Amino acid sequence: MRLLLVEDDPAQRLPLQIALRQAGHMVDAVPDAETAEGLWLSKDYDLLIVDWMLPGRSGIELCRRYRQASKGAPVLMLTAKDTTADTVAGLDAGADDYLVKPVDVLELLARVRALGRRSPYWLGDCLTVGDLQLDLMTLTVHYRDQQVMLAAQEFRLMEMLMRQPQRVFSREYLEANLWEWGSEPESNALSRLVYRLRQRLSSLGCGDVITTVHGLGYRLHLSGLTDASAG
Amino acid sequence: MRLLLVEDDPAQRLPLQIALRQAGHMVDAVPDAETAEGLWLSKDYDLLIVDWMLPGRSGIELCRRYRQASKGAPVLMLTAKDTTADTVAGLDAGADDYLVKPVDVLELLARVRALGRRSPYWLGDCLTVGDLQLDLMTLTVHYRDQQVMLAAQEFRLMEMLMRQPQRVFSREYLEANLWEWGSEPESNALSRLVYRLRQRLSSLGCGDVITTVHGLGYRLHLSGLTDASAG
DNA sequence: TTTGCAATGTCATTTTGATGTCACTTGAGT
DNA sequence: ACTCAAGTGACATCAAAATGACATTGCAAA
Repeated sequence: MRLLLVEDDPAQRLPLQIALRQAGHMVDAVPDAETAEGLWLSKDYDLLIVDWMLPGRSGIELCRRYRQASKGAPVLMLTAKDTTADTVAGLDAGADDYLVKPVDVLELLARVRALGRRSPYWLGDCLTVGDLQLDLMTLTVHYRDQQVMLAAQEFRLMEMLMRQPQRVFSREYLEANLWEWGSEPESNALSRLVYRLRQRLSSLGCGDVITTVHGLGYRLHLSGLTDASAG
Repeated sequence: MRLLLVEDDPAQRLPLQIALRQAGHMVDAVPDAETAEGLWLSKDYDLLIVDWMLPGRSGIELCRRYRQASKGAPVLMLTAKDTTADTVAGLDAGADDYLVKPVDVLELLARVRALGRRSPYWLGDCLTVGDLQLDLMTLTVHYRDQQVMLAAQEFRLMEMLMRQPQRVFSREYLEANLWEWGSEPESNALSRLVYRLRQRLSSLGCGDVITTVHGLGYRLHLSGLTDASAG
């Protein structure tokens, strides 16, 4: 999943980031609400993990602004004390869950899994589009009776394409959302990624599942769409 | 979207222009208010991005004159300092939003998206006229139960025609607004563009959606619309 | 720690495809 | 029929994308 972690104390932020990353998530970790807002305006997240106390804008305020921006991802608040008042305030602001600090990493991971399961795109551990099926547990794609294993990145790209099967994803969007903040590639890494994923898929016998839309991006190839070549 | 960027310092103007372009916008980038005014008199923009400090006429003055010209596109000001006085002055002059320099490109792109969504023509991600529907996410046109994908330029032309379905667009207007300032074609590229778009649309089975008005330009031909020019 | 291997990023080069240009044809208006 | 605007076919161009070769990273087994 793509997570946005907002926590001002590096001594708490970094271990969380590392733990979440090791659990297979992409984590953009930032120290304040302002930076967080800049990021969610240009990227999409599956879940926000937000410290209650932040310098500048508070976690509550951040949460409220996130909802005002019509963003739908669940928000998990990290609170210092487990008081009813805090909880109520957080839920009022649009938070979906909270966790008392100091954070138990295992519990955090469990909550992340739980909130992630709310995501409307995954049915159980599988995401199905036409004859294609993506399996979260085994990181494989199935096509009819065949299957291949994907590398982590390839899997993320495939998931992104399958979540909105008709959409044309611009290269800029993909680069922002398939790499963590600050580690975006500076070369044609995306081209290579698409290339490698296509190779994997072609071994399944399903030919051109990923279509290039020249100058605009990539999308899944679905039947029912007249081909864009008429010359 | 069609953007007009007014910034005198090339070292700031060019990177912004490139970033905005990569995000899929058409960007006319000019160094001063006078050039900007010359452009907005003959072209229409979806959004102006204006540096506060400009040689000659200031950004505020530019903004005021733009409003006096009864132009409706939102104006995004780039200010050097985040002072209340500046902000108030800018908003008084008709600016819709402001951004503190040095410009965070990601944030600029987000603001551009946000302001662009105000456009009254798009309902969600779709623009609908009669049986025709243009889909922003998938870059397709739908007609009844069929759809075709369009190339980038074809999509822009189609959007332009559908935003004002009754209007006759002169070739000059289309050439000015479908190409960036300084890169207008020198041949019959517009004819070719119309030709290709018509071919795509004809595969939908809806006949002559784009009508030539000889000597005057082009317009949409809608079934429910009385053809006023027919003799 | 070292070694090996798979995943991924970078550079250089080729290929592709949208779009522009030229040349000519068609057709509308007079 | 004449004239000029628009349509159309063939082709050129150039940026975007694909690809090959290779470097680097990171993890895992020895």
